[in-house]
Order: sequence, then structure tokens, then C-alpha cells
Amino acid sequence: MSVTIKDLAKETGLTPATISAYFNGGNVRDYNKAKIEEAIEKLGYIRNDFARGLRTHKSRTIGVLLPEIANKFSTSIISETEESLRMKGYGIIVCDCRSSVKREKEAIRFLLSKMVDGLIVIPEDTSANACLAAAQNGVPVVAVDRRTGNPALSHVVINNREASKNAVNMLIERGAKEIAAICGDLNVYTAGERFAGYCEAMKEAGLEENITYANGAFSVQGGYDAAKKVLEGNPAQALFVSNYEMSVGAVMAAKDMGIIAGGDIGFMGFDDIDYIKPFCPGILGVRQPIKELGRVAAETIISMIDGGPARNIVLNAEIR
Amino acid sequence: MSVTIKDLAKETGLTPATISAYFNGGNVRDYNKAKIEEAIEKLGYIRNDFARGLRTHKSRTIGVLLPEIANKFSTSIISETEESLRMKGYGIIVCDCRSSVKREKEAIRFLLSKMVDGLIVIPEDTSANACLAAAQNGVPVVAVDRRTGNPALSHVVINNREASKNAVNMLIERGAKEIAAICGDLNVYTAGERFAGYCEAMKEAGLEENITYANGAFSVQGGYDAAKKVLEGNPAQALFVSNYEMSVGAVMAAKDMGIIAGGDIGFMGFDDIDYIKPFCPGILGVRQPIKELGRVAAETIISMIDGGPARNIVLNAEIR
DNA sequence: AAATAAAATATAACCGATTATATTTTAGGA
DNA sequence: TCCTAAAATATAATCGGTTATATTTTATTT
Repeated sequence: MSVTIKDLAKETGLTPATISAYFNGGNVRDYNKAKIEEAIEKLGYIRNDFARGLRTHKSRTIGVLLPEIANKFSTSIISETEESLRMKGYGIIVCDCRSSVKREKEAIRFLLSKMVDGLIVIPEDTSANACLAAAQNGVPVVAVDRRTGNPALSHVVINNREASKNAVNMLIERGAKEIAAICGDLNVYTAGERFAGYCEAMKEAGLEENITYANGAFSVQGGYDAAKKVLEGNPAQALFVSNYEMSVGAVMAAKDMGIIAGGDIGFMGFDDIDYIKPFCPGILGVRQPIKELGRVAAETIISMIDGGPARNIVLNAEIR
Repeated sequence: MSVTIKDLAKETGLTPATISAYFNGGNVRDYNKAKIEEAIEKLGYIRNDFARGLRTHKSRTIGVLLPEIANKFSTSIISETEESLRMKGYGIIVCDCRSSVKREKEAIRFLLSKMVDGLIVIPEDTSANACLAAAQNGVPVVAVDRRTGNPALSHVVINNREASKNAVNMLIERGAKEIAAICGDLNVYTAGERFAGYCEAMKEAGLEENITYANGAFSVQGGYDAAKKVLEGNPAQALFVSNYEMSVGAVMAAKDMGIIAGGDIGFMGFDDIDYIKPFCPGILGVRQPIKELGRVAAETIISMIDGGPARNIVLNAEIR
């Protein structure tokens, strides 16, 4: 059926070992190289990575595991790691666990059975139990966005707490006292950290009593609903929303209530909310260096595959 | 190093063949099943898909190849196919060719060497030459979003021309005569079809002379720039923008010029532009059934892998 | 030109599963 | 109870590469 290295051997009069040497940088005479290349072209040979991986125990493939593919943050991570990794000859297998710890575990087994050389994960289970299986099989893991308790993993995160604190301070400096936070499920690492930053800022400004929090799903709809709840109750002077989708929803909710975010009330969102800015020029956002996160995660997993130690990298978000 | 089927055999006192039968639905006595399961748990066995794939010539992996991962359309496709395919036990390997035909070709070879069982592609090269290598290796291909000239491929597309024509007609019915189109590079299948639909509507309404087109990159910035160009020149009465990112950019550009899309001028965008709607209640959009596209693509590739024929599926977009 | 070292190629074992075929065990029927 | 068919398990070949080791060829040295 498919063209194998043996067919190349037959075609060229060489043996499989020589063909293999050709592919792997061994010493092959120039005129034999030419013959091999000609045969590859003629027969349309494509190397079977299964046979290769079976022998070498390397797949040159990285598993990427996300709680939800279809959001801005995940997409950017996928895009950036894919680019960085492919330049190094690695492909990515993507899995989405839909924020379920159980599915995360399944997905990791699935990826390990695909013999991935490494794993880049936005961990759902921050105790990182799910990653145990990887460690057991000697597959290095890089956790992105969320810190786990497992020191065997590399971590690439942003300064969530500090950036959020600064962001809220900025709202306070502009005169806001009643600032409500919308962060999503606080058990999620980033939400918890960002909310903690908000609280610290409020406390240090003596606004402890004004701390207000509305919950909601990590989605545009969730942000919309949470903001409505907050704004309908005690009219806040400002909103602090700690992720992209909820930021968009919150701005929409305000507008639907006749309130311009960034104008009538202070607004600090998260990530690249530029799309809305023409309509709400005054809104601010904490900008995560998402592309850099993806790139650094890719570099880190490669470094670990090459035997490097687990790293702990914190990137800084800026406010714009 | 890693735990193999032989280790399970040793642990249970059975042979590899029996263990294999266990995994593949063969007849195994209950008490042996129990022993095997116990051994799997105890030793932490994970099946080596390389060895399996080498023997069976199946990887249970689908290659997904996109011109650009980081846009809304691609993301939705990835998300939906991943979900559908994983339910059937398939994983996806994602590649991004950054709209380059050369990289598309490379990516296909890459995916084929990973022994993918099928390919879901948004084809950059609509002559589908790049997919030849796949066909040659007996790997079925589903083209999504863009039609190619290759009848061996399945196609899952929307009724681009008709939907666009209807959309423009709607603008005309509302009284607009000077309608400008912003579609991106017309050599791209969808852009070309949608522009054709626009032209048909204009012609049939006797507005042939008003046909206006501004080019730009497939991005928010591209839409922004194109809209500025159009609106600064001959003030249009309406805009027809034929993809999501450019729609967002165009609305932003209008707003920056003091023009409310959907209010001051008619506006027909593409895909899910709800985020902006609170600020421009009058905007309309052609809604592609993106999730369905992804799901149908997944179903189609599975059907082809199971020996089914190439399909030709057209889904209808609705205007909202 | 002979001896030796280095380079290129060949031989054959191996990676870890599946599977065709063979063998043993169990079940059912006369 | 014995015989036969069916079920369960075992044996061994195989998938398509890589690689340790052996062999042959080429290059270098004396």
C-alpha cells in the first residue's frame, strides 16, 4: 500500500540503514543522496512517524490541553505555541476538557497514548493530580495561566494579583470608591488571584466595606448577567472585570442600562477590549502578554524535553 | 522504561494476544478481564498508539489545517470538530498555514507523516493540489468553508452567494442605494462568492453603477482601514462587510468618524457581531451556522474514513 | 605498495502493539 | 461418558522504521 523505506532501498539499490542514515544526518555519499532524493520524489515517499516513534520513543508532538478552546485566551495560546513549536519541527495535538477535571484526566491519558513528548496545559485541577500520569511516564509538563502545587511542572503565569491591584488602584486614583468586582468562579486560580488583588487595593485604600462581588460564568453572557446584577443594585462607581469575555458582557450590560462604561462609570476590563473602545473611549484594560505567554510556554516545554529543569516564569501585564 | 503489554502479560500470567483481545473487544474470560484491569491499574499501563498504529494503519487522529488559527471562524471549527471527534475516539492535530500555499503543502506532508486517518481543511489552494498527497495515500479530505475543484474531496460550505445576495437585498429594501462592499481578497473563495452575491443584488436592483468595493486584510484593522477609505470618499448609505473581523473593524471606523452603523448608515456584517449590537442596535449580520459546519465536517470525515463517498453539503446562513 | 584509520554501507535485532494460525479449554449434545 | 463445536488462549509473524554491530570501501600514512 504505502511506500516504505524498503521501497526506497530497492529503488536505489541501497539498504534501509543507509536510507535511515540519510534522514538522520548520517554519512551518505553525495551520489547516493541524489539517488535517494530522486526515489523519494518518484515514489512519493512519506515517512511513517509511527514506526519511527516506536523505535525512538519520540513523537515530536506536544499535547495542548485547555479548559475551553473557544475563547480568546485559549486561541491565542494555541496560535502562538503552534507557530513556535512548528518552527522546531513539533506539531500540537489539541484537547478541550470543557472545564471538567474528569475529562482533563481522560484527555491526559489520551495524549500520553499518542506518545506526546510534552504537555502544555491550562490546568483545571490545580492540585495537578491529573498531570501525575504524565510525570510518571517521564513526560514534562508546562502549566500556563494557572499555578499548581506541583513543583515538577514548569509554570508560565502573569502577575495576576499585583496587576489587578494596580488596576484597581488606578480606578481609585480616578476617584471611584464604590468599585464592584466581576471575576467568575473564584476557585479558578486566575479569578481568585485577581479578586485578591482587587481586595488588597480596596483594603489599603480603606474601602474594605465597599468590596462587592458578582459571580457569573466565564462568558459574555456571564459578564452581562453579573454586571446587570451589580448595576441594578447599589449603583457602583466603577467595575473591575477580570477576564476578556466577561468584560465584553459587562460593557454591553451597562450600555443596555444606559450607562457608558469608562464614561458614566469607571471601567477596568481584561485583555484586548479595543473592539469596544470607540464606543466607550474611557475604558481601561489589563493587558496580558498573551502571545509571549504562548511563546514562552513553547520554549519552556522544548527546554524541558531537552532535559532542562522546571522553570517558574512570571510575566507582567500592563494597563492600557 | 514504559509499561508494555508484555508487562501486563507477565503480571497476569496471560499472553500479549489475550491482552490485545481484551483491548479490542475479543473474547476474554471475566476473571481474566479482572486480572488485566488490576494489572493496568497497578502498573499504570498506557497503550502505545505508535505500535498499534504501525500495525493497524490507523491513528484515530484527524489533521485539521487552517489558514489562520486565531480568528473566530477557525476557533469555532476547531472547538466543534474537536468535541464531535473526541466523542468518537478521535483526536485532532492542528496546523496553521498562515494563508501560505507553500506552508499548506508542508503541513499536509507533516500531517500525513503523523498518519492521520483524515484531513479537515479550510483550503488555501483551492485547486486542491496540496491535497493530492493525501488522496495519493488514501487519506480522505473534507474541505470546509471553501469549495475546491477536486471532486474527490467532500465539501461543507454555506450558500455564500445566495445569502449575501439576500443580505444586500435587505439593505436595498430598506432604502439604501449606495452600498459599498468590503470583502477582503476576492481571490479567496468565500470573499469572491460573497462579493458576487452583492453584485447580483445590485445589478438586479438596477444599481450596477453604484457597485463600490474596498479591499483590505482579513482582520479588524483591515476592516477598519477599508471602511475609512469608503466612508471618507463617496459617503455610502450602507456597508456590506463579508466576514467577522472586518465587520468589527468597519463598525469601529464608522464610529470614529461619528457615524453609527445601523443608524446613520445601513450595515450588514457577517457572523456573530452581537458584542457591538448594544452600541449599534440597527446593525444586521449574516449568521453562518458555524457550529453546524464544524459538526458536519466531523461527521463527514468519519463517514469517509468508514468508506463512505465524498459528500457535498451546503448549509444555509440566516440573517439576523 | 602495504598497513592502518576513517568513512560508508550492510546485517540483523528491536521498538510494542495486532493478528493469522494453532492449540488448549470449556460447553453442549447424543 | 465420549465426541464435537465453540470459546478462550497461545504462538509467532508482522507493521516500518532505527541502531548496534559487522563488513566493505575509501582515504591516509609510512
